[in-house]
Amino acid sequence: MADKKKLLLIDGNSVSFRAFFAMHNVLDKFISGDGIHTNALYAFNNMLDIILKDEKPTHALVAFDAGKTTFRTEMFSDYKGTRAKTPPELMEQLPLIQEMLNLRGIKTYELKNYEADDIIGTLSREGEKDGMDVTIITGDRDLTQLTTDKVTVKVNIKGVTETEAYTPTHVKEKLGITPEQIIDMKGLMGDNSDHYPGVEKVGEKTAIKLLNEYGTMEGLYEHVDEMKKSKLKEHLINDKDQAFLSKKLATINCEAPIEVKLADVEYQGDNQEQLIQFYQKMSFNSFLEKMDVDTGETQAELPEIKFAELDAEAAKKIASSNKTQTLIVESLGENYHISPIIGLAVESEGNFYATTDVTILEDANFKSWLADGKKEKYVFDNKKTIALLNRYGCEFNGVSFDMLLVSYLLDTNNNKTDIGIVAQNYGHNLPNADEFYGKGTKRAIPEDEKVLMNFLCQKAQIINELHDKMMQELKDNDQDSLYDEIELPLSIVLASMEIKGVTVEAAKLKEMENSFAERLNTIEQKIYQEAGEEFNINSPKQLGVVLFEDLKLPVIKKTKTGYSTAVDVLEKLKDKSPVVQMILDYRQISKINSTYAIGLQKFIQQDNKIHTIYQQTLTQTGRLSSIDPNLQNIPIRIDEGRQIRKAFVPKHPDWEMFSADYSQVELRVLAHISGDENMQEAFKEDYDIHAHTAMRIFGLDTTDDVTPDMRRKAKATNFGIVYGISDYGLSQNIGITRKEAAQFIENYFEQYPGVKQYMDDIVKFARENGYVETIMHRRRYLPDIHAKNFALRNFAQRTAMNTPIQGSAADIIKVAMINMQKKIKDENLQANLLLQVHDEMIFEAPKEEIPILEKLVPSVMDSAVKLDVPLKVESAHGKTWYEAK
DNA sequence: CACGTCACG
DNA sequence: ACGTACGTGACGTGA
Repeated sequence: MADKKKLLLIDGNSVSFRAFFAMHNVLDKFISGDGIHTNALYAFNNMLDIILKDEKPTHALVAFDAGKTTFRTEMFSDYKGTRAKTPPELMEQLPLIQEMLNLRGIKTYELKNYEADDIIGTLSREGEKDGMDVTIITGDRDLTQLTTDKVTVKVNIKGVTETEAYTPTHVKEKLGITPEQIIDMKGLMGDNSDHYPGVEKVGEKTAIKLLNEYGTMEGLYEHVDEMKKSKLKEHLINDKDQAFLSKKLATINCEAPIEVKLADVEYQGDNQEQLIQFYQKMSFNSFLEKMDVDTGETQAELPEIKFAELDAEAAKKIASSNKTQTLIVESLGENYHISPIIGLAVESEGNFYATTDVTILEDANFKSWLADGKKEKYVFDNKKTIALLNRYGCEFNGVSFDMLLVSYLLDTNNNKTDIGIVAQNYGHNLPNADEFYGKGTKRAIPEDEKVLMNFLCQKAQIINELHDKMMQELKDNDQDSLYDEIELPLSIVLASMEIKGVTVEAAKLKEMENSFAERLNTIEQKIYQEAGEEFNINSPKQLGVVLFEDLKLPVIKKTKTGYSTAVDVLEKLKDKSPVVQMILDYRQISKINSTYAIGLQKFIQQDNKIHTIYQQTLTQTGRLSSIDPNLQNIPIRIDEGRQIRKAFVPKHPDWEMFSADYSQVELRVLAHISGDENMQEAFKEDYDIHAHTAMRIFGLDTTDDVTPDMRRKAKATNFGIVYGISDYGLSQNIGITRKEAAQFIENYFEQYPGVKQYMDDIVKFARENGYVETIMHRRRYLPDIHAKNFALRNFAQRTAMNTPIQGSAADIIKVAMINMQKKIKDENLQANLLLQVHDEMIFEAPKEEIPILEKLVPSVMDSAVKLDVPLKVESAHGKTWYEAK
């Protein structure tokens, strides 16, 4: 089969479009020497590398649209009438994309009066006839109509590097119709983005149903008169002409008068020399480097840097320099609180020093340089560096540039804790940890320590190279104070919280584990008895069979893989069988036992403490996250789970736990940024906000008339508003009809017109700017705000509404944490800030300090940021975290 | 390694 | 007609 011919056809326009929006957030970072944007070019080429490797085509062609008018616009003048104009930043890249494709040995082609689809359709049929396997790459699902046993259509999903492969079987599975029926479906349902109508009120679902019954549109219309009288029938008859026209428009012409022959499109491979010149012109460093190392292992091919041993002599030089120096402290394990340092590197005044001998950390000169806050340093991941050095008895201060933090602030998606990956995102070709050390069982430190040392020096060099550019971008985005005053100082606070750790009594957890195990046993036996068989209750699959097949309970919801057995489903089945409540109980206890009672014990270290890791550069909103273990989701809502908090204690028996939380920060933030007068008034007057909302949306005169149920619904509505509300979501949440929910929302917006205005404005802002931001200028890019796909676009809109709220609340508590840490130091308190749970800080402190904290902490928290409404803080204390409520 | 489920704000 | 609340992490199951 070695001579099997393979034809690759790419829809140039739709893939370029996809490529452009996939990298829209870095639009301004990708500019060639002569000022032309290159983001789509870059993404297209990335995709091409992957495709060529996967497909190994013998023949290839990329088809483009020739212009606005085609045989379709002749048939229907408004074809693609509402399609947004191609952005000029993409327009200027299209000729470059064609040029690059030609340099990569791939022919491009366009034909007057025809679309790229028609060229692809025609060639794919010719290829098939010639016995070739054909693969089509496109961003447009319409092309799936071309699928046959020989022709696979791969549609880009999530940007351009991933595709979904459509074979006739996959089309059948996904849509329930054959590829040939797709044009009938399109005819019936029309196409919004190409702007041609189908039959009114007929969408994908209805169209597929009709086709399953009648086969084709022609078959359907032969029998339309026999249909029962219905709205659907009326619409079908009224829109018959439109439907047939739309079918024609949707049909790809597989007999276009193309002039290229299969023999003309043989894949030539790269034109090395000219391609290198082209990449240089575009400043595509990573592609250039890839070409050089194409033949061998990346590891061996890593360029060599000149470096000396980081020894006492080097340390002396480093310590005496007053220049900014770059430090790499390398560890390899999963968890930097446990894994050892395997090497260090320093760049100093243009010289590189590296070592794998950690005894350098005992050198007095080196130690004092590390600790000296006046000696300026660059690093990648300050928090991790502080924590690692701390375990070797070294203090670490003086960082001005943390490349990880900056890359995250510039784009929350560029948040990988691996310098290699971040460097790659900036177009530099540094291997990431998987590439350098190997993956899974193959992971190992290189035998030749020089190889490792060289790698660490490379890291230091990349940090230096990217510093100016990244800091300038931060300034351009008006994010320098977010970095200088919040994230960088916070990394030091978080390091100290992680290092201190929280004391957890293993014995207490063990005791709970035993009692839970006993109860689980009892419930388990009862369930088996009731069900009449033994099975694995923890397996949703087995449980589904027992509940819905053996016990024949009604199916409420299905998941992709089978019956849903989630809580909301089981709640509805409670009165149908006693086994349901038992399963709910079993689930609850089993969760608490495995995740917390048993799970947490594994993380208690020699010092009786748990040292979590706060991820500072992960979330898309600016919140922290906590891993290994997650200490931000310790149970509280149900008392059985809440008991777990009794194991969290202060480090000395006569100390106490102290906690303080913001009350309704997110709603207060919303009142502030929306400027809504009614909501602001409620907070200024310190009303019960949910009761106040209830009074307003139910049209009452006073909050005295608000019933608990009204308050509950108003509270849910307030939450919904913060999340970017939909009537369906709200109706599900509080168990009312969708109509009622819609009415609620309407009332809400009438009562809080400023909130309505904010929701509209922020979505508009996102559409115009491609991102939204918080009060401290934290950014989140939302490329999907332009998505064609309804669900994606709606999701982006809700995110646009929610992110400034959730993100500004995150900004506020971060400021409070930094200020609090400083106060503790200034006032010489022994209290330790240990945990943060999004709107709450948890401390341990000597009993005598509790009265001080009760005043100090709320005042620091409510004055962290000045808003148009007051911030409110509540605090509590007790012998364990359980009692500090 | 993906999925379903469920713990938190 | 579409398919839904926003943000997280960890566990057990089963391909």
